[in-house]
Amino acid sequence: MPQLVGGAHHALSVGELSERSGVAPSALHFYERNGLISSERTSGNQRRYRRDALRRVAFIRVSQRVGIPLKEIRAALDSLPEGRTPTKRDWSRLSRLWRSELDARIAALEHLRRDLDGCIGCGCLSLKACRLQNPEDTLGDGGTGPRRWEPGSRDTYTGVSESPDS
Amino acid sequence: MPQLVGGAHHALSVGELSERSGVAPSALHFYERNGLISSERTSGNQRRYRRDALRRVAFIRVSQRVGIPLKEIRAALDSLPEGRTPTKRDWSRLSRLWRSELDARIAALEHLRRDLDGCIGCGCLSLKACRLQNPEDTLGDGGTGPRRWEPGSRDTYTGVSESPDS
DNA sequence: GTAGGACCTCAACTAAGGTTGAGGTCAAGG
DNA sequence: CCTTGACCTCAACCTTAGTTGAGGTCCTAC
Repeated sequence: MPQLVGGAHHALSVGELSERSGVAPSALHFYERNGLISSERTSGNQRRYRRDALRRVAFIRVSQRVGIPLKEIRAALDSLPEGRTPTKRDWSRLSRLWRSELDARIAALEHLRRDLDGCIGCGCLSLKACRLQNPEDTLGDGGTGPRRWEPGSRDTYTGVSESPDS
Repeated sequence: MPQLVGGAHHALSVGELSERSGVAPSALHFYERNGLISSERTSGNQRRYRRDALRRVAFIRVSQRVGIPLKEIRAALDSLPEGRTPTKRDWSRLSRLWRSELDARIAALEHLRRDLDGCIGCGCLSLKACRLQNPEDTLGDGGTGPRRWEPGSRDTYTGVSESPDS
């Protein structure tokens, strides 16, 4: 293993960060290009990450599991105090940020489950009440691109379930 | 409104299907190209959808809300009996198909919420126990491409939380 | 002093789920 | 007849989240 001292406490190379975080080097480069993590460079132009990058990457992955897109994760990370290394308190705050997001997602899916159960009963697949009161309530899941309730868009859904057609 | 009779019971043009389903014509074309719906053509080469296409589209949108990718939705739709128009019973069966998928997603998010709560307490962001016992348990959410538990891949995650670094 | 692995950059590609636009057709109303 | 709106095809583009590969550098060990 060349250029790797394995000592206790110093900056991490991209390979080390990759191995310890379980995230591919290409993904780490990608995160860095997009401002989610940062590094200093050695004289030979190689990246060196401070050790708290590990926690940053962990936070990114956890956030992605919650379903947050990278742009929002970046915004959250940008709210960390600059200059000093973030404390556990800081990370706590950020984690708390996603709590409500997570709750909303769970609630949306449970809502959908209730509706689906109704549909399983009658086979109508109308979901009418739900759609009318709650258009596009999945909060950014399901597809890509700038969705998230474009105002003035088509979203009326008056079809299905009037005049049964099977 | 040219070429549209507005009568009670006949095939739907793409515009009608779009309006009644709340799905853009371009998306309907896309679904058709990908075998999720089908149509006959008029003498003038215009699409005419049978009325049960409405239910198909509704099923597609609901499935997407559950988080099922179009390929799997297509597979499910392909399991519908060919030749006859699907009955409510058929749709019931398909809806039931996603029940367990939905349950799994909800369970995964609730699991994550428990872990996150622990992290909020200590700020460690390790999620160690969770990761070790349950690697990649989001079931196809979070990112794109053929993920879903590639065997033999990097997924050990031994980093973070040994030697606390803040 | 040279082999090798780890690293660098940059461009191109992947995948899902569509959207947008150009250029052309169809059909009804004035 | 000719305009107008809905429709057609096909190719190109978009976003997110990365991966892959080519071509070149760094550095450590033999």
